[in-house]
Amino acid sequence: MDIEVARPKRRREATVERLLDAALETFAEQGFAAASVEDICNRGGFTRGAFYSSFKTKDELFAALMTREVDRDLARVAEQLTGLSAEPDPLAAAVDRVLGAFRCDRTWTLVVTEYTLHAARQPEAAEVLRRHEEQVGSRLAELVDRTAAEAGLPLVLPAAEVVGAVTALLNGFALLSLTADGDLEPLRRTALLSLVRGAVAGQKET
Amino acid sequence: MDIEVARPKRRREATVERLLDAALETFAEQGFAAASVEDICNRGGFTRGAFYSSFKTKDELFAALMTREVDRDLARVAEQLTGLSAEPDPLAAAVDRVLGAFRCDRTWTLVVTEYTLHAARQPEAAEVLRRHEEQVGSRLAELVDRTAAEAGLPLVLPAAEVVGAVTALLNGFALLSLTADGDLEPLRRTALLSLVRGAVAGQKET
DNA sequence: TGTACATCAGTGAACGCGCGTTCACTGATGTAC
DNA sequence: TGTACATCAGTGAACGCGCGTTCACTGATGTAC
Repeated sequence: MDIEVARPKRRREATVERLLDAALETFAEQGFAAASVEDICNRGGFTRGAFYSSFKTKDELFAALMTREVDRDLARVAEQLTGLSAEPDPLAAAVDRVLGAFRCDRTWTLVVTEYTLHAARQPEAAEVLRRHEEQVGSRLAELVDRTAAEAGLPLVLPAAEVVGAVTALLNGFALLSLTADGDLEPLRRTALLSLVRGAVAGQKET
Repeated sequence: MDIEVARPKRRREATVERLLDAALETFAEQGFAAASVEDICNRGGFTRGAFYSSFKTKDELFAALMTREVDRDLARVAEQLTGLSAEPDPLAAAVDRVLGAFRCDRTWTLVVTEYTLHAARQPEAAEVLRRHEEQVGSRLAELVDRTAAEAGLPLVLPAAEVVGAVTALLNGFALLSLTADGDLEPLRRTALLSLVRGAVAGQKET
């Protein structure tokens, strides 16, 4: 009774995975609106019919793709941020850890940005983004609190606000890197350090 | 000899302006790829033929739109940043000035972000963005230098790097605001202040 | 093990709409005399 | 001022392609006995 359901289910799941993989690449290359269902299916090795037996619309596929990616990303971030060994410069170490955990490869930046635009116009699509920001944010907030405690530096801002600023900064760099010609990596690190230093060491705002 | 050319030229120019106005709104509402030439023309009060007597393709229209907007923006920024009165807190004053000069209304954020994605895939389209960043950036760099001098605070980073970081931060907030539900304005100011304080007051990076 | 039957994931042809693009035209605006 | 003519910005019908979506089907995978 388990078997006759489980096998076909497995197969469908594998098909969905391949379609999502193909969609990620295709959306990155061409953009969501410009990518045709056929392009996606070809890349995944299917015909269009396969698509419509798993998804009702292209929008639904996009939502499913983001849900999958965002969940994976959260798992990865959580893993990268757990454990905090004693460091000579805990602040810089925390910054590097955040930089390492923040997903900002080109493919992802293109797709998540496009989805953000999509979500700006379709409010129900924004939910998955907000949930992701919240969850990643709370992991980062923990790190901020622990680091501040370890470094013996008092935060002049709530950790959640530091995290919001850090997220904005890193998203901004990701966007910039799409069209910049030089290497932004050194500046990115410097900027993040400056921001964090300003947040732990600054005076109360005027 | 001037007149028989000038009059029709004027009219064409006015048509182009109306089409660009219409395109800005239409792209913001629907996105570039999803916006049809007919949508744009309807909004501008034209038929589709009018479009094709001024532009060869939708891509060309997008480039023309960005060129116009970016030039306007530069003029506005330049105006807002000139003159620096002596302030009790020059740092905070400079931050507020930058916040006031930085265009980040919803329409603009949607369109410029979409164009960034477009430019990420079509390198020749990125030129107008880079030129804009350069020009606005050099205005901001002047402000940073003047402010640091007036405040008597030594910069630990080159002004150009501070500007790069500031730009990334503000772009990040603009993007975030597309899908955020709360008001990001207070955090935006706090974050920018922190970043700038970290850049003038921090130690050399480790 | 072997045969008949059931399921259903994925196929691929077909449909039709909407869009980008073209182009012969029209009528408003101006010139020439 | 009035008439004949020229220009050309913008019109709107027409074309045809590509795409999203549908659906009758097939054949691989499994069950029943």
